[in-house]
Amino acid sequence: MKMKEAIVALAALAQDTRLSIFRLLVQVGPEGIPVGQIGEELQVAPATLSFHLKELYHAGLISSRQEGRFIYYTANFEHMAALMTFLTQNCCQGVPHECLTVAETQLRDCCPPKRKPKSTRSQS
Amino acid sequence: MKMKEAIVALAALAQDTRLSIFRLLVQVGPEGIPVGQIGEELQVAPATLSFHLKELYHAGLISSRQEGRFIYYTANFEHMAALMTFLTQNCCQGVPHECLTVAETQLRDCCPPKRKPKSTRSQS
DNA sequence: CTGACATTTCGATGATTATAGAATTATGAA
DNA sequence: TTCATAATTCTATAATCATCGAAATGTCAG
Repeated sequence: MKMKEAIVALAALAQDTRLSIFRLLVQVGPEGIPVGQIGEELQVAPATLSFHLKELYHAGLISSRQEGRFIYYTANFEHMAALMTFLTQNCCQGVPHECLTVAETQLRDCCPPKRKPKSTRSQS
Repeated sequence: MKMKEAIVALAALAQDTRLSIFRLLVQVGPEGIPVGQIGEELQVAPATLSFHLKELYHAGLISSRQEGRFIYYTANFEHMAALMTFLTQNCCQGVPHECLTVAETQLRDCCPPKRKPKSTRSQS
């Protein structure tokens, strides 16, 4: 990821409405939700919502797909991951003990790895 | 970390000059560097630089300490880590297979954990 | 095609932000 | 205290951004 790209992504997230949209989409997952539903959930006017969706889309943070009359928006997990990598990758040149290992540790709280070591379903 | 806090931090980073400053400080490490040196390195006028440092400081992303006539600025690694955690923590509710494990994986490239398992210096 | 609904674009307004010259504050040296 | 240097605050200007009503576009049903 290049500097410009990172700034566009960060700027897209650095806004109340857009961060809410993004987090909502992250929570919803890969299936996504239609625009109207986002607007209802977050109480945002259609025009305003469209403006912000375009911004997030342009930043590569979300994707869209048409389904009937509805347009479903989805969080772009890989781009988000790339952004976080960019923000950490040049860290601790020569001073490995400080660094962002802290971050790495904390990030483990995201998506706790299946707390069911006993019930192993071998099916899909 | 709260929503407002995250937005302030993201907005602080979503700017050419400030992202450059932050990355420079990240590279420099915990020791930090004085303002003048930052301005020289990045070719930014003193007033402009001060403006951006205040912004980053207010966002909790950097710290400062006085040393003689110089003020040293340092990246705030823990706050950065908290921000990244915030951006990922509500991810994949009910859909663990997509998620941001991708991010976690990539983040391992940051600060490779001491590739010298032989030469162990037990001194400071 | 016509009508109904989902979403986007247009346009105008108010608010916030980046920039840097000039003045000010703060620190150390003589 | 006086001078020189480091950094910040003040002030004004130009640029960008968020918001939303109204109009336009796109999609499906009949």
